[in-house]
Amino acid sequence: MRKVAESTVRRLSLYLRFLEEFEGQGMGTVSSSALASRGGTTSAQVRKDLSFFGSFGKRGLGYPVPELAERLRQILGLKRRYQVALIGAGKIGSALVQYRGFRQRGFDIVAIFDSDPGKIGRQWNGLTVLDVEALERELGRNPIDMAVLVTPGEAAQAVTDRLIGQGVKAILNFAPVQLSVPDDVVVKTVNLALELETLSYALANR
Amino acid sequence: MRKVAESTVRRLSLYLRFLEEFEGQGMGTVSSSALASRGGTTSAQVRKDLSFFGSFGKRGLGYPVPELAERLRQILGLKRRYQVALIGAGKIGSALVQYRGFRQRGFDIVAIFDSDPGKIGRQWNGLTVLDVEALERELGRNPIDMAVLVTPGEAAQAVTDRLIGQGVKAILNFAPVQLSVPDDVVVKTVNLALELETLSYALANR
DNA sequence: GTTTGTGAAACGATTCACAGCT
DNA sequence: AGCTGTGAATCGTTTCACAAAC
Repeated sequence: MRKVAESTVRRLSLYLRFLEEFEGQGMGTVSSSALASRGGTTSAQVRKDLSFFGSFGKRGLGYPVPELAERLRQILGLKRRYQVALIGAGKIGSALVQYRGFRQRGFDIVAIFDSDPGKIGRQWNGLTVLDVEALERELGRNPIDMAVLVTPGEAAQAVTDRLIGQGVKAILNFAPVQLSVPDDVVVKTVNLALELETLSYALANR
Repeated sequence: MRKVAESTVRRLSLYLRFLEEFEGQGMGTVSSSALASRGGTTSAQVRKDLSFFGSFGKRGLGYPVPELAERLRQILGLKRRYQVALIGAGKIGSALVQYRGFRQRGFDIVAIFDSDPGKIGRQWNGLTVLDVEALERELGRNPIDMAVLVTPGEAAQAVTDRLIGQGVKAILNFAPVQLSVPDDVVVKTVNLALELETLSYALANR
């Protein structure tokens, strides 16, 4: 089962979203082509994606909606909740703390850190902004599963090293830098300016 | 030159970032391997990426830093500024308006729309939040180049259709839905919950 | 001697197409 | 008859390796 492409994992997340919708509508089974047309892909792709993890469907019938949803939640590691620390109490950070999608999907922001004395001690969505100096102490006491990094680029690698020192194995990085981490740590970088540039490229090259 | 992979375009953006850094340090030339190590890729990849657009380097020497940066800005369509409308004055929207990275890279948010009467009329970073009802009137008067969509999922497709009706050809979509658009419109969807799920998948499957 | 530019080879992901189950 | 599961074929991207330029 090892070595599934990231693109496959992303599609599984989408399928799960659609399955939950279908579940709400009381649908009992769904075919790969129904799932595909909802998700902008092909039925063969859907079947191939699922086949990496087993065979969940019935030939002639399709896939049982609730069972497949449950199986996908399990595969995606969504059968539990995750404790998430937010590092950086700036604009994007503030949007993320309040963003419903995270909590809905099982990701709870349980700590917020910043280095700005003007922010430390403030209440944010029921949480006190902590001094990033106290990162080790706090995480030592209340370990977390993931970190969301929203610091300026200059600070990102140093904070990352400290997070890794505290055993953090997954980082969602919004700082516009490429973090270097050991093999057993997974980083997903989201670079908003870069997304816009793929759009400007497309506009300029038509 | 047509048909360059999106992954290539994304790397070009990164190279540009590094080149501007090198430029600031007064470096005159840079080798593909220097660029590669800075960007987490290989020198062959760098050379291949650049070769889609011409040959900019000198064998035995490397690439001239300012010229290559300039050429990349041109390729990526960054020699001009873009007028961007923000649709949705919620949490993420508010973070984006204030986000420096956009303006720095040539993307100016020039209009903000929302449908919530509580938000319409408010001042946001020097801009008045406009009623999304007036989208056509406003964009007819002051056309835009791109839209950033930060509406709830349910509203996203309808707004998209109206944007396209006003000639918008590029959309950065933060709504957690898959938008359907004509071929000549380019959409980039950023789904934050989905990014977290690729992390939980990685944590669950080790 | 160094480093580019690029065909050719290797690798990886998607699509095809069909046998096999319900 | 309908739809899955999956090898085989196709397509696209990355890596290799080396001749050509400096």
